[in-house]
Amino acid sequence: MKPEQIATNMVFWIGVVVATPAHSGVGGPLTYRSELPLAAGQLVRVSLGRREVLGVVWELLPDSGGLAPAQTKAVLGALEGLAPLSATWRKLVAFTAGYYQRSLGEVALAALPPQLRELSTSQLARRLKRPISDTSSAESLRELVELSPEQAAALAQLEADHRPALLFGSTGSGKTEVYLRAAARVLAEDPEAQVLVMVPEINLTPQLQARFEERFKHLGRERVVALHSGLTPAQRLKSWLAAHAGVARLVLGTRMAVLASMPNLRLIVVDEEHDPSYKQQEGARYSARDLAVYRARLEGLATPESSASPKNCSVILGSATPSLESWQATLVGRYQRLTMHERIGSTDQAAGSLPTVRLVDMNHQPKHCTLAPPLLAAIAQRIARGEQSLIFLNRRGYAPVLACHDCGWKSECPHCSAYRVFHKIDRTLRCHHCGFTERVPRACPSCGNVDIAPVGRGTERLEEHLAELLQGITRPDGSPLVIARIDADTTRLKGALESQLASVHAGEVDVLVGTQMIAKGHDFRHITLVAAVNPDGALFSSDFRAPERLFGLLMQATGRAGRNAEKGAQSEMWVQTFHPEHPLFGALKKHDYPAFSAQELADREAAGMSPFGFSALVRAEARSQDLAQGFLNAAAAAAQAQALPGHDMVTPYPAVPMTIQRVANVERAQMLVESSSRVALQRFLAAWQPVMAATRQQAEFKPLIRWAMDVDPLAI
DNA sequence: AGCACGCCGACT
DNA sequence: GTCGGCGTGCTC
Repeated sequence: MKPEQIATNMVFWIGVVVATPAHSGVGGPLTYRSELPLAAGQLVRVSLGRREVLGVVWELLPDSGGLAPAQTKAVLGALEGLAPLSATWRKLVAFTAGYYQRSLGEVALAALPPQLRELSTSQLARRLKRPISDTSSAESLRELVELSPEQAAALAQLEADHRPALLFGSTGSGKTEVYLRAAARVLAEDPEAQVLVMVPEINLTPQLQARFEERFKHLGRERVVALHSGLTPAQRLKSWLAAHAGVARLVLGTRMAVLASMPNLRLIVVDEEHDPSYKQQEGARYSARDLAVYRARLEGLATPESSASPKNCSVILGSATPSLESWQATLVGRYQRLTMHERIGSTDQAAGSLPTVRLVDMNHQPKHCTLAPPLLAAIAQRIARGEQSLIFLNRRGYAPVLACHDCGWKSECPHCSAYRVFHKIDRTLRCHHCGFTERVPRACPSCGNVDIAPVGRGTERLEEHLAELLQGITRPDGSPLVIARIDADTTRLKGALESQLASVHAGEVDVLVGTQMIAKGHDFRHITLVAAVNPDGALFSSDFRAPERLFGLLMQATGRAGRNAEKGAQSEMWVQTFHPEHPLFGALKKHDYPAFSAQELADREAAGMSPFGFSALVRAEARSQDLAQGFLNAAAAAAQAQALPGHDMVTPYPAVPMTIQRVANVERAQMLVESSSRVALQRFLAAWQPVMAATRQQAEFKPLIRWAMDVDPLAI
């Protein structure tokens, strides 16, 4: 037989993953026929039920696996011209799906740009044809800013030690320059090498992108690309293709970028690694930071595809207030720690020092005052000096609740177990959970009393209140003061945040009121006073990570103040609290993260919580709370009865209502599952998944709306 | 998740 | 008498 005859007679069996969720019963690859040989990692169009979908060739099979010919379908076509996704990428996807209890296809397809699913082969060919002109030039030898001794030491250490690195440096200590130099070194050593830099929020990418583009412009145009959800579908596809083809040398992105195809990845940077937005909060709930560490290790291992000796891939996690997980890893030597204390850009010590932290004991202030008189005086003083102040309040709207003093009516949301927030600006009551919005009633809907009043304060009311309190205060030139507010409500329109920040930078604003969204990344040169108005909630929260987040937020906020070298010494961070003796504030006063973390870690260890213990949450939603809880409890009972693998080392707790029990008329319950062993928990969850699916099939649980697992949840 | 098929109310 | 509501069930 001639070779082509063999080929036409051959049938190849391949396993293809498609975007079906874990609970659909189709968790793994589906078997398809192909007349042509296909390689693992290739993208293919296949027919699934009555539609045509994109799939990834996952494995080549020796036979149909017992399926009758009528039960199988032929692959409709491969996306030509696109290199197969690497074995390393497939391993990363498989790990993610397994660890976070999702289907392979769900994770694999979600990692691809959405436009790829719609593109026909010819359209794709057109996109791929566009050649990238090589516009690279020799790196200019202009001398870069000189590194501080700490920066130089950190870089030397990174070269000598290949363990994951935690770059521990306060705001202004020059972490970004270390990222830039580390990236430059990797890119210069290997002309193919690629670097992935992750940031927590899209807001932060433009500034950082500009900096990276400027530094790496000698590599040529389009070598630095962004990858995040703010891009148009076409831009996202373009960036992804550039990364996949190895054309993009540096990818800057948000958490989704950790699953981007990068065939020559040699360095991953995770900036602000403690940031909660690295944890995906829907679908596959993965931690992009944890996956970054896993991926770096994976990239350094040999794969069957590349016979060449594997190349190392480093990972740098950067933060001024690291997650306790990463900090603990440095204590036990799993990660190396690179410390940078100094603030850059200061010549004398006083100017470079961190702001003074002032705690205001609210027990000794006038009752019900929002801003303590000494704080108010300090703000007024700044205005008179022509300096800016920044006031934090983590609650948007005018007042968190509207109440009737006569009958006790409160502005509850009819669909959720939460109060609707009073927004004075458009006189509405808005539910921040389901979005239900109504005009504010003239009188109490319950008793008709017209005396209904706001209770508590949000940013809107604080802004109004400040305007009253600071009335008559003028700037040095005699002009009236300007108060501005930045929160999710004032930045809803595209570009609004940028323009508002610009007016702050231009010095047009004297007092800036805002939620935590202004604490992140923005470098305000002229702010010399930062105040946290009401941070106490986090001290006694049921959420065990709340103190860590508060400390991080306050440290970050202190970093906002006094970055101007001349004003550094006079900068102040004010914290209003009813608990000035709390150790968290003691550590904050000394800007002492290690002290804070030592104490917090001791608490966590005693309680067997992360990073000393491991947990997962199973959440269920139903029309009734009883059904949601009943389902979880029944599934746990079934697991116990069947003695699932790992059950003897795993503790499931009884199902409880979620903190916000009802959202949009759906009752929500959750069950915590704990173990001192990550492996035992993993084995248990994997075995439990089908048991949960079977429990769901029981008649009494048919009305259940949905259920899902969250492995390594951020909050319990 | 899609997208079927499948049985009960208000319309040309 | 049909169009269409979304309840359950399958996808190689």
